[in-house]
Amino acid sequence: MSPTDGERDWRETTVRQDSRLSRMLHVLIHMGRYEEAVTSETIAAMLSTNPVVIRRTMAGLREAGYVRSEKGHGGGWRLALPLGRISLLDVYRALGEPPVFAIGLSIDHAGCLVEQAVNASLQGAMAEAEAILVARLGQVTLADLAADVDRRHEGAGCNPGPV
Amino acid sequence: MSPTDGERDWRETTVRQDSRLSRMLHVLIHMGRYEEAVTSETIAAMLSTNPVVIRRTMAGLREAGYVRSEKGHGGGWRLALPLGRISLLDVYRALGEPPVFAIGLSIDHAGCLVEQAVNASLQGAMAEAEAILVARLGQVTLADLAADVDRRHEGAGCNPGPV
DNA sequence: GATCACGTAACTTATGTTGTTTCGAATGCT
DNA sequence: AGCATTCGAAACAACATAAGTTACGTGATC
Repeated sequence: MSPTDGERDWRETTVRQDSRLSRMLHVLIHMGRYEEAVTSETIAAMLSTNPVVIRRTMAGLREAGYVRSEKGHGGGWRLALPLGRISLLDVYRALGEPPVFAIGLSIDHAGCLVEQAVNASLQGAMAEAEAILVARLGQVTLADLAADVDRRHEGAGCNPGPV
Repeated sequence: MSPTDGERDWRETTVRQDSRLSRMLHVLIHMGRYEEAVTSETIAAMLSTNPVVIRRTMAGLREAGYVRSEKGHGGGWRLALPLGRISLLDVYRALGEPPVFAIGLSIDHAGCLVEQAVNASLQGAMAEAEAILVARLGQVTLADLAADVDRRHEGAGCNPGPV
C-alpha cells in the first residue's frame, strides 16, 4: 500500500536538545574568574563530562577567537577576549548556530497550497520568536552574567567534580 | 528557582524535530473542504506516511474535541468544530504542547551560582520567545489559513498519494 | 457475519548530541 | 634528548524520541 516507496525526501532532522550553549556559557564565566589556563580535564570535571567533549565543543569558540588553547605543560584554555566583549549570541553563533526550534515543518508536498499556507504561517511565527530570542541573546554579555553571579552571592563557585 | 509553576522544564531530553503540528494543520484544513469522513488511510497517503501514525497523532485532537472518529463503513475522521473555532495554538496544545526549543539548559549543578545565572538568562530569553510564538499561534485560526489558500489559488488542493 | 475502519500495543528505524577510547602532535620540564 | 602533559582528531557506542511498521482487538455498517 505504501504510497511512495522510493521517496525518502523527508528532510527530517533529529535534534537532540542541545545544552552546549548553556554549558559553554558556564565554562566561560568560570574562566573569567581565573587568569590561568584551564585544562579540558578540569573543565570536564566541572561539567561532569569528558575532556574530549569539552575540546570538541570549545573548538568552535577557538575558531571564533573567543578562547585560545595551548598544548603541553601549563597549557589548557584561556579567554582571548574580556567577558564584556562576548555576548550570549556570540557564543551561540560560535557553536554553529544550532537549531533553535524542536518544531519542524513538513515539506513533503512542495506544490500543495495548503502546506504552503501552513508553513508560511508557522515559519513566520517561528521567525518572529527567533528574532526575539536572538535580540535578547545579543544584549547580554558574559560580564553581565558574571555580575549577576556576584549579585547573588559573594565568591561562591562550582567545585570541580560531581555536585 | 522555578520561576513560574506552569513553566516548561528544560531537562535534558532528546527531541526529534517534530512535524506533527505542521502535518495536523495540513490535514485539518483539507478536512474543512469536505464534509465526508476521511479515513486514516487516505490521510496517510496524503502525507506519505502510515495510517497508524495518523491515528496516533489525531488521537490528541479527538480528545480535545476538535475532530471525531467513527468506525466501520463510511467511518473515518470528521471535524467537530468549524475551522474558524480552531486556532493553531489549540492544535499545538491538543498535541500535548510538544517542546518548542531544541536548545536545552544544563542542570547538572543545581547549587552553582554561575549555572543559575546562565540558566536564568537563557530561560528568560526562551520564555519571551515562546510567549511571542504562542501569541501568534493563538491569533491565527485554521479558517484564516484556509482563506490564505483560497487567496493563493482557486480550489487547488493536495491529491491523495504522492505529489 | 463479513468487511471496513479505528484503537492500541509492541517493535524497529532514524538522527544527532553526548560519552568514550585511542592515537598523534605539539609544548614544556628535567 | 627524554618524558610527561595537553590539545587535536578520528572512530565508535550510548541515549532519547518522533516516525514508521506490524499485528491484533473492537465496534459499526452493509
